Amino acid sequence: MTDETGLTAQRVRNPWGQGERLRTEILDAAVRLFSELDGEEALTIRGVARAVGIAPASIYQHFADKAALVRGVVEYDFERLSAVMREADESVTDVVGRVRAQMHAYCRFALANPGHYRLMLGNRRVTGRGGGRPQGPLRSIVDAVVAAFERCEEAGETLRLPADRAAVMVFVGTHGRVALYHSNPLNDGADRILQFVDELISLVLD
Amino acid sequence: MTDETGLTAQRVRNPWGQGERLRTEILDAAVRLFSELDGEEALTIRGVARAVGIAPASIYQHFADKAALVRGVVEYDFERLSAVMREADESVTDVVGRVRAQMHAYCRFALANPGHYRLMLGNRRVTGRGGGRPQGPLRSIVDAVVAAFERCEEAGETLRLPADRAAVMVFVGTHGRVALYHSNPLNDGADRILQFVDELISLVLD
DNA sequence: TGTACATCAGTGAACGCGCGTTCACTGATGTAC
DNA sequence: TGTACATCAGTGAACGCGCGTTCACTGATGTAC
Repeated sequence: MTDETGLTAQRVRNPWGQGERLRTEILDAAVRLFSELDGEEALTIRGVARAVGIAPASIYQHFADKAALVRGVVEYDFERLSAVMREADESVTDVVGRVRAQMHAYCRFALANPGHYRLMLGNRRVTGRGGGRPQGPLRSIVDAVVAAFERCEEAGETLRLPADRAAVMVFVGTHGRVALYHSNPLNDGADRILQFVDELISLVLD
Repeated sequence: MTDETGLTAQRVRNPWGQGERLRTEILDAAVRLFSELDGEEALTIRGVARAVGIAPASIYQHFADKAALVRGVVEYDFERLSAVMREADESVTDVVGRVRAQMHAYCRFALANPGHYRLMLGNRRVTGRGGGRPQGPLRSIVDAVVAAFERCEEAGETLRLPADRAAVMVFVGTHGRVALYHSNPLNDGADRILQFVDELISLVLD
């Protein structure tokens, strides 16, 4: 960035055969934009093009239309979220602690990426392909929580609900808490939210 | 509607001194529009004007700008929601049944008015005036649930959490459930949601 | 009873804006002969 | 080694659209004298 003269920096075009790189640059920019101005439809083709430093038309070589771009961002996000939850899960051995770790990771992600979180769980319909089959990427996240609760049962913990219902309960409650925080972050903080989640988890145990 | 010729019906202008009536007409149309096409920013000045049958400019005699219109809709909605919850509460005598009745009314409203629900609890910040004081209209709704739980305690029911925490837990969980339904109404129905709420309520009791 | 004027409800036409998308193009790099 | 051509990454300019908002206006109904 030595030629940063206050004017827009010139982008160097990718070498021959490396055109696919731009796809990643576009996705990264879209992700970054979403983190900054978290508004739902703040994501625009033109805005992303501006952020990358390319012409709006260039985006259409990599994404069929705006919807495809958004789908790309959502996919990317669900992978990130799954990853942090998996890592959190694996970093603890205590069987109840792992449930907590998973959900704490979930909250941290949601709080750090409000725009993305809204995009992932907000208005969009995440319908899975085919008739009434399971569902989208949400499903696999909930499944991870179910698995964590099943491990609790196997370890001798008694649940006040079947493991799958307990997982849904905790997941849904956490989502509610986070969503309310996003829409109304008054007298609220990350710690209060984690506290809520712990309270919720201990409600299904015992 | 005898002159419905397939063309736009002519609106009769309000009589002298009755200009305020249009304000209500505008609000009603905005509310109706929100119920039909529930998308977040589906509400447009021009769309409302079209629905009422007036010129877009006419709206500015009653609402300073688009934000004021939206604020008007939100206020109206919170009054409707409070009303149905109050009615539900008063229609039952059993002290736990009243909690359930309130929350069921809440769910019914949310399911019947997805667009409105999202507007009320969605992206908007519902910040109250003044520093860190209570908060907006959400507060008084939660307070009603708190009161219902306090009546439970007074009647001898034992709660697993203090009444206010129990109310928050139930409210937040219900919100989460409804929000997820709105974003992903797969293999889901009103009855499943009410079932979830009952499960949640019985989790804080006992 | 008539008339000049004020007040009211509501409008038509225009403004500037940013959007998603299309299309024919440019210029650099590779390949065939 | 030269040259004609294909392939690639990316662009500039334009399209039509619907939006929020403004401003000077119209025409009906009331009021003062």
